[in-house]
Amino acid sequence: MGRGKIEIKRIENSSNRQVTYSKRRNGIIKKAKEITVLCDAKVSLIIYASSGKMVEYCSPSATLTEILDKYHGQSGKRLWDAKHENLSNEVDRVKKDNDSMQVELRHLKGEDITSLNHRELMALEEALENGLASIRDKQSKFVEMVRDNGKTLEEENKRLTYELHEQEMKIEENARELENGYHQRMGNYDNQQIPFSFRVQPIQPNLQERM
Amino acid sequence: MGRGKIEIKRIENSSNRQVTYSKRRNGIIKKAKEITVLCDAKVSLIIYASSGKMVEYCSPSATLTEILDKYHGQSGKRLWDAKHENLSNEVDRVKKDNDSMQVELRHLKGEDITSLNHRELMALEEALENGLASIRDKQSKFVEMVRDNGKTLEEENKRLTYELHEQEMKIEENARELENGYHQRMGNYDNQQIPFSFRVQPIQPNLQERM
DNA sequence: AACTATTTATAAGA
DNA sequence: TTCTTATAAATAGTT
Repeated sequence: MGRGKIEIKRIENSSNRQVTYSKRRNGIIKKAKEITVLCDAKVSLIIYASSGKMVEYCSPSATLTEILDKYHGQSGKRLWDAKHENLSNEVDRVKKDNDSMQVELRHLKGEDITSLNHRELMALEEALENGLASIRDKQSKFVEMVRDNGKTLEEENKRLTYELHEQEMKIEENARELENGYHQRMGNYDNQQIPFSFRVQPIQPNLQERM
Repeated sequence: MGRGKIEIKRIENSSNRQVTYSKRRNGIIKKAKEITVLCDAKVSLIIYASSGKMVEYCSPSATLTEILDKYHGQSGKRLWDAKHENLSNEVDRVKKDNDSMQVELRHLKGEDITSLNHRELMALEEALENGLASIRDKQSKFVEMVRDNGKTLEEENKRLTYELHEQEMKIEENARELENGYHQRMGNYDNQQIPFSFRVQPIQPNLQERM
């Protein structure tokens, strides 16, 4: 529902994904509240963004603990007692995932590839080429950006140099006037004692910042 | 959203309430599934009808227990005993590893690189280049191997052809002898009835095998 | 359970 | 993030 129909599969563009996430998260929470009120239902809803940030909704008529107690009783799944088992299964599962990702990472880095056959190597090579292409694309955009930034800095520099020059002229003029006016009373007043704060410092935008 | 607008307050007619409940319950579960897929989110959703009947949805990527562990960690609300804490910490730790590997994998595949700075991109690029170099090295070794194998097979083939020829000569000779010896007793004995097992089959090493 | 007229959610664009 | 708006999707009331 929106300007176009979308397929239900992972949104690859990460900022779109983030925007869609927050819209839909709000939508679901709204619906949960509505069904609670309209139909006397009890709802427990916990949502995690992939970033790990969590939001929770729980019907005002019930605490989460209460809902989970009911869950425990009705589902027959022993959420608390068998928790150790569940958790260690979970650990195993996640570790397995971990291992396979580690293998994949190694392969992509060209390590441990002795056991791969030709077809697998071809697939790997293609994946690497795609990755490289996409990184290089990004890199060239970055370089362009830095170049543009350089131009801006150059212009700023010219402007500042000019201003600096102007200021120095004024200072010299002031100094001359002072010398003329106070020479007899004050003795020799040196140019270098003119307050330093008259000088202009060019501002350097922070180039290290992420783009 | 329907034939008429409704106020969000308890539906007094109980059969309407029941119908609306089941429609909306399905709607919410559908939405939960969608956000899971579209946005990489994790969702735990438990809904009770006022009748007490429960339905549950939990992202395939996560068990309810796991989500509750996280909930436990982030909300600070104590849902269960401290003795489980170690395990749930471990799950969190391993999942963290998992997530960072997933990120690394995506980066290597050129996905989600918008947030990377120049230095990080350079490092990525280098890693990809190294990987590619090492894969290509392996590939060329493979090609060499196949070529060598081809040569070996060629030689083997020559040898076998020669042997085959020798065998055929012997068989013919035998046949001639038999014909001469038994012609009168046995009638016409045809060459094609010579036992087939005398033929030699060249052996083909399995080329598909991993190397 | 289907059907639809409407309302609601939301994708894309600013 | 927030607003807008065209369009997709959900659903209230009806059959």
